[in-house]
Amino acid sequence: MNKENISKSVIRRLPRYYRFLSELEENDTERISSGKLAQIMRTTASQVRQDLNCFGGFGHQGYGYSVSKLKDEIAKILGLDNKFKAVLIGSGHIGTAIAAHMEFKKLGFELVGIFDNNQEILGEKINDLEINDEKNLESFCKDNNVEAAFLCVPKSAAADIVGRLYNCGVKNFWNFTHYYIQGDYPDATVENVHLSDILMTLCYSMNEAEENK
Amino acid sequence: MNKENISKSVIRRLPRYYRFLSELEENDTERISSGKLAQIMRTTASQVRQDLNCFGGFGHQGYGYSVSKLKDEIAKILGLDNKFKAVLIGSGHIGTAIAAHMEFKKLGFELVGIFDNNQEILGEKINDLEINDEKNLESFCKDNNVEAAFLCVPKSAAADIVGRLYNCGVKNFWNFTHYYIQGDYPDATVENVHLSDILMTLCYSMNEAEENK
DNA sequence: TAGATTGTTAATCGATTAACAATC
DNA sequence: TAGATTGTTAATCGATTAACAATC
Repeated sequence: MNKENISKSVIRRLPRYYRFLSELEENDTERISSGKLAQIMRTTASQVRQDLNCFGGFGHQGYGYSVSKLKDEIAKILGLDNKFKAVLIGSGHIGTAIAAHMEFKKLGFELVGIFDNNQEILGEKINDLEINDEKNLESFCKDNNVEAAFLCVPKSAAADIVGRLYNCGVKNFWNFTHYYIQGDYPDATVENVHLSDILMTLCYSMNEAEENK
Repeated sequence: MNKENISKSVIRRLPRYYRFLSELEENDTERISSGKLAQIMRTTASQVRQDLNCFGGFGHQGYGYSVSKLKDEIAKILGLDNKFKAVLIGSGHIGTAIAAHMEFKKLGFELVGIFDNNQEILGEKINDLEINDEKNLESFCKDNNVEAAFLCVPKSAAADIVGRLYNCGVKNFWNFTHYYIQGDYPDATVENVHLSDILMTLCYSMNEAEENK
C-alpha cells in the first residue's frame, strides 16, 4: 500500500474506478477482468492493469479482480475512511449547495463548521449546522482541530481568509474561488474547482464542433 | 485561427491564461514576456510560448506580448463571444447555485430556461428566469433553438433527461451528475464536473501528506 | 491440462522543457 | 547596433499502449 511515486494521472482516475466498481457491486457482479472494466470505462485493459498495479497485485491470473475487494482497496488508497474535519467558508449559493449536497462522510471528511460574514444569515442552519460568524474562525479551527477548508467566498475575500486559516494550521483547501492559493502558499494542498474555466472549455469544444461541420 | 489539432491540454490552460491576462489588464500592464507570464502562472516560459504559438504569432520578438491583444485573442479562440442558448435541468442546490452564480454571458452562453419536475417550485424565479415544468422540455428546446444543457438532476433521472435532450438535437452537456453520457452517446460534447471525485483526490493528497510526515 | 487473464517489461506516443537562430 | 525576447526545432520526460511470459 505504501508505494510511492504514484502519478497524479493515476490518482485522478481512482475515483472513477471506485464509482464503476460500486455500480458493479450493486449489480452483484463478483469478479471482473481488466478487459471488461476497460470496456465499461472506455479505456484500455493495459491502463487498468497498469493503474491497479501501482498499489500491488489485487488481481488473480486467469480469474480477474474481485469487485468488492478491489473497491475496498481503492477506498483505502484514497483514504475514504478518514474523517478529516473541515470548515466551509462562505454560504452563498455555491457554499450552501456544497454544504447541503455533498456526502462528506463517504468522501473522507466531516463538515464541522460553516462560516459567513453576512450578519443576517448567522444562526441559520444547513443540514443541522448553524452558520457561524466569520470572526470566530480562528478560535473555532484551533478548538476543533480543523484540517481542511472549503473556500466558497468571493475572490476579493479569499486571500484574507486563506491567510487566516493558514496561520492556524489549516493548509488543505478545496477552492471554488479564482484566488491562486498555490501562488502564495506553495506548500498548501489544494484542489481547485474553477467552474467558469470548465464552462469555457465546453464553449471551445462547441465552437470547434460547429466549425468542423 | 483555424489551426487544427490543438491538444486538449493546451485548451484546458487557455482559461487560466485568460484569467491572469484579465488581471494584468486591470492593473494597466500593457505588455508581458513569456518569462514573466510563466512566473506569475507558475509554469515555464517555454510552455507559454509553445501554447500561444499553436494559434499563431501573437508576440513580438524583443518586446513580448500585448496583454489586451493576447487576452482578446484567447477570448476569440475559446469562442467567448458566442451566445450558445442553454437550459439548466434540476434546480436543486447545485442547479440553483449554477443558475444564480455563473456569469454565462461572459462565458459564451445564454441561459434561456430552467426546468424541474418538482411541482412545488414551478414558477419560482432564479435571476428573472421562471422554473419551468420538465414536461415542457422538448417543446421548449425545439422552439428556442437550445444547443446546450446543464445537467443538475439526480443521477437516477439523468439517463432519461439526456435521452430526451439528445432526441431534440441538444448534444452539448455540462454534466454535474455521475451519469456517464459519453458511454451512451459517444458523439456528444461533454464537460463533466464530478465534485465528489475532486474531493476524494483532496482526501488522497491529505492522507499522503500525513504519511510522509 | 488448456484457457484465461494477470503482472510487468518494452515500444510508442504525446506533452513539456531546453536551446538557439531569427528578428524586433 | 546591442539587448531582449520571440518562434520553432530538438531533447527529454512521462504517460499510455502493446506484448508476452508467468501462473492461477
